[in-house]
Amino acid sequence: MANEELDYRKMSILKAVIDDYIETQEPVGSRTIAKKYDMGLSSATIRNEMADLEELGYLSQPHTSAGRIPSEKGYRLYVDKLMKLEDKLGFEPTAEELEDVKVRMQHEIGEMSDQIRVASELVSRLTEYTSIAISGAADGTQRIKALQVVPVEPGKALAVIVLDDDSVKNAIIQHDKAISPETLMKVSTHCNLLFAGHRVEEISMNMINSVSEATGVARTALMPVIDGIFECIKKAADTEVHTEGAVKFLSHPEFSDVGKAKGILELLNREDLMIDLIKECSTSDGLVIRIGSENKIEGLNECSVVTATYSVNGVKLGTIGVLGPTRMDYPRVVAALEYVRKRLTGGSNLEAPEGMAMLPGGGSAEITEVK
Amino acid sequence: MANEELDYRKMSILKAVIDDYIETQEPVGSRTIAKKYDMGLSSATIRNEMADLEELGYLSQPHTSAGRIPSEKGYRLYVDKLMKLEDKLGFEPTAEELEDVKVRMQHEIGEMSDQIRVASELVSRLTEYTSIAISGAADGTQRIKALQVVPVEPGKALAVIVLDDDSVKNAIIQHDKAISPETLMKVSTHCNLLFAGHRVEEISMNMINSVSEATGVARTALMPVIDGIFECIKKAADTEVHTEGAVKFLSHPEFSDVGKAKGILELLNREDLMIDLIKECSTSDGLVIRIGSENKIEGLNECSVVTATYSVNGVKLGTIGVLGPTRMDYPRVVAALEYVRKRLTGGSNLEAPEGMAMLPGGGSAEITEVK
DNA sequence: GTTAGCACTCGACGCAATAGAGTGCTAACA
DNA sequence: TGTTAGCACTCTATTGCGTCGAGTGCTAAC
Repeated sequence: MANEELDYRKMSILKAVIDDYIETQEPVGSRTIAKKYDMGLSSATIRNEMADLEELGYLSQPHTSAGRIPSEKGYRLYVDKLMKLEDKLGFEPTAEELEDVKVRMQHEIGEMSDQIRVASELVSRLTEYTSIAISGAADGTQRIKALQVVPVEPGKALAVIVLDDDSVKNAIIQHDKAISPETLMKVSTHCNLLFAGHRVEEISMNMINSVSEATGVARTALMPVIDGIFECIKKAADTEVHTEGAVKFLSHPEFSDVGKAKGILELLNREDLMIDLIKECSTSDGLVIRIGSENKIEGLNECSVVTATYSVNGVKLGTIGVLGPTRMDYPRVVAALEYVRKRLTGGSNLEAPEGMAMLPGGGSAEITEVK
Repeated sequence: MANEELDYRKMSILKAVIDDYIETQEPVGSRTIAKKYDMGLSSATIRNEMADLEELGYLSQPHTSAGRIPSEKGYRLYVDKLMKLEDKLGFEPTAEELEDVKVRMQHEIGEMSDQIRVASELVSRLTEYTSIAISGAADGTQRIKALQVVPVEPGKALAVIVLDDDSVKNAIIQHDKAISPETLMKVSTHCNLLFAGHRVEEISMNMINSVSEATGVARTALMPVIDGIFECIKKAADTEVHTEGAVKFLSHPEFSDVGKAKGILELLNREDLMIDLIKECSTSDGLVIRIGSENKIEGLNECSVVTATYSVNGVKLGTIGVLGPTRMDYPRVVAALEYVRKRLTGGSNLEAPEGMAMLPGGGSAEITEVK
C-alpha cells in the first residue's frame, strides 16, 4: 500500500470516504469520517486532508457546503489498491438457489450456452446490479460437435448444429420437394462427418461440390440445404447477449429521474452497444473494471462496468459484465464474479459455498487495470 | 348508438371528453369541449351534462376545480360503442420496416414461433406501448411435425422436435456411452415414426416398451433418451412469453414516478403473471379489451390490456397483448392489432399496406366485451 | 332548455425566510 | 510543526405564504 503522492493517512481517509459513500450514497463530511471510522484524528485534521485529496483530484465537492464524493481517479485508486474483498457477499445463496442453478445448468440448453446465462442471473441476484452476459468466443474458433439435417415435412427441413459449449443453433430449410428424407439424411451424415470437430471459421462454401459428389444430389437442389447449414454457422458466429435485472437500475438513487432511467434502459436494449461494451473488456482473462467515462459509450458515463470472462476446459463460455452506477459496491461485485468463477471452473458441480474464504484477502493483484 | 341511460348528446360529450383526455392526458374542462369540438353548445350547458355524466359514473374529478377524467365505466362504454377506428394508425410502416419483418418471419426460427414474436415487435412499434406475446396453444393440442435424436459425442446426444407452428424445442441427453450413434439413430427413426403427426398430449410414457422392443435396446439404457424427448415435449407444453418495449412505460406521464415504474417493470418480468394475464383474455377469437381493474393482477389496476389471438391455417400461433396505462389510445391499439391480423392471416406475404381502409369503419361489433 | 355571469375552490407556481450541514480559516495548543 | 477548537460563511433543502388561473356550481335572465 504505497503511492507516489499519497501517504498512508491520506489513503486511509480516502478509503473511508469511498466506503462510506458506497454505503450511504451521500456526500460524506469530515465529521462523519472522524466519528464512524476510528482514525484517532479530529474532524479538522481530516478536513485538511480531504482538502488535499480534492486538490489532488481524488475527491470532489458537489457544492461548497456539502461533503466530498469520490472522483473517477479516486475510484480507480480504490479498486486498484484500497478496497478489501473479504466477506463482501454478505450472505450466501441458499441451498435451494444453488440447487436451482445446478439443475438449470445441467439440463437446459438453448441458443446461448445456458451455463453463462444462468451464471449471469446468479451474478445479478448476488450483486443487485444489472448483469450482461455475452456468449462464447464468437470469433470463429468454436468447434462444431455435431451437425444434422432433420426432415420436417415435404419441402421443409431443419438444420441443427451443436457447438463445443453445448449451445445449439438451428435454421429452417425450404427445399425442393423432390429431395426425399432419405437423401436428406445422407446429406446430413456426410456433412456431419465433414464438419464435426472443425472450427466454424474453417467451413467454406467449397464443400458443396464435395457433398454433391458424395451424395449424388444435384448442386442446385442442394443449395437450400447448404444455405440452411450456413445460416446455422452464421448464427454461431454471432455474439449473443442476455441482460438480467435491467429494472434494478431503477432502484439506484442516481437514476430516480425517469428521463435518465429511460435513457439507460434504452441503451441496455441496444444489443450491438452492449456487445461492444462487454467485448472490449473481455480481452483479458482476469477481472476488468471500467469506471465512469473509461467506457466509451455515450450515456454510460455515470456507470461502471466490471467484467469477467469464463472458460471451462479451455472452451470460452462467455463474458459476464456487471453494469451499475459509478458508485457501485465494487468489492461486492468483484466478490460475486469471483464466486461464480469458482463455481463454473470447478466443474459443473455446485457444492455449498464455503463462505468467502476463497476470495483474495486484501489487495487485489488479480484485477487488471485497463487504460 | 344508443344506451339505456344516455342520450345522443351525452354520448357525444362523453366521447369528446375521452378523445381529448387520451390526446392530452390532462383533465378536460367544459370550455375545452365547447371550443375544440364543435357541438353548438355553450360551456355552461356542457358543464351541466358533464355533471350528469359524473353522477352516472362515467366521469370523475381529480379535485373540485379540475376538469373531468373518464372512469373505467366511461372507458368501457367508449371502447364498446363510441370510439372511431378509421385512420388511427396515423402512419404506415415504412417499406424497409415491412421488408425487415418479412425477412425475419421467413428465415428465423427458434424456441418461440418467430412469427408471433416479430408480430409483437411490430405491434409495439406501431402503438408505442408495451407488447406481450405468448406462444401457441400450449394446451397439448399442438402437433409434432418431426422428432430426431442427434448424436453429439460419446455419451451425449440432443433431442430435437419441430412443432406445427415451426417452433423448435431441444434438450440435451446424457446417456450410457455404450449406446452407439447408429443405435441412437434407430431409436430416433422409430420415435419419429411413432410420434410425427400426433398431438403433444397424446404422447405417453408407455412408448418406452414399444421403442425398446422395436430397437432391441434395453429399457434402462433407453431411459435417458426418452427423458430427453419428454423434456422437449414438456417444453412444448410450456407457454413462452416475449415482452417487447417494456421501457416504453417510462414514457407515459402516469409512470413518471420511479417507484411506480419499477413496480410495473418488475411485474412485466414475472413471466407467470404475464402468461396468466394474456391467457385469460385469449379464450375469445376476437379482440379482448380489459380496462383498469378488470384485469385481476394486483398492481396493474392502472393499466389496460388489449389482446388478439392469431391463427394461420387453423394453427394457433399465439396471442399478442398490448399493455399500457388505462388512458391508452384504444383506437390506435385496436387498429394496430387488426392491421397485424391482416398481415399474419393473409399468408406470410407482407405487401405494402393499403392504408387503414381495411379497418372497420365505425362502431366495432368485433370487440368482445369481457366481464 | 340554454346561456351569461359570478363567486368559490383548489392546485400550481414563485418567493422569501429558516434550518442545518459542512466547509475554510484562524488562533491556540502540545 | 502538526493538531485541534472555534467561528464565520456558504449553499441546499424545506417550509410557509401570497398570487394566479383554470374550472366548477349556482343563479338569474333569455
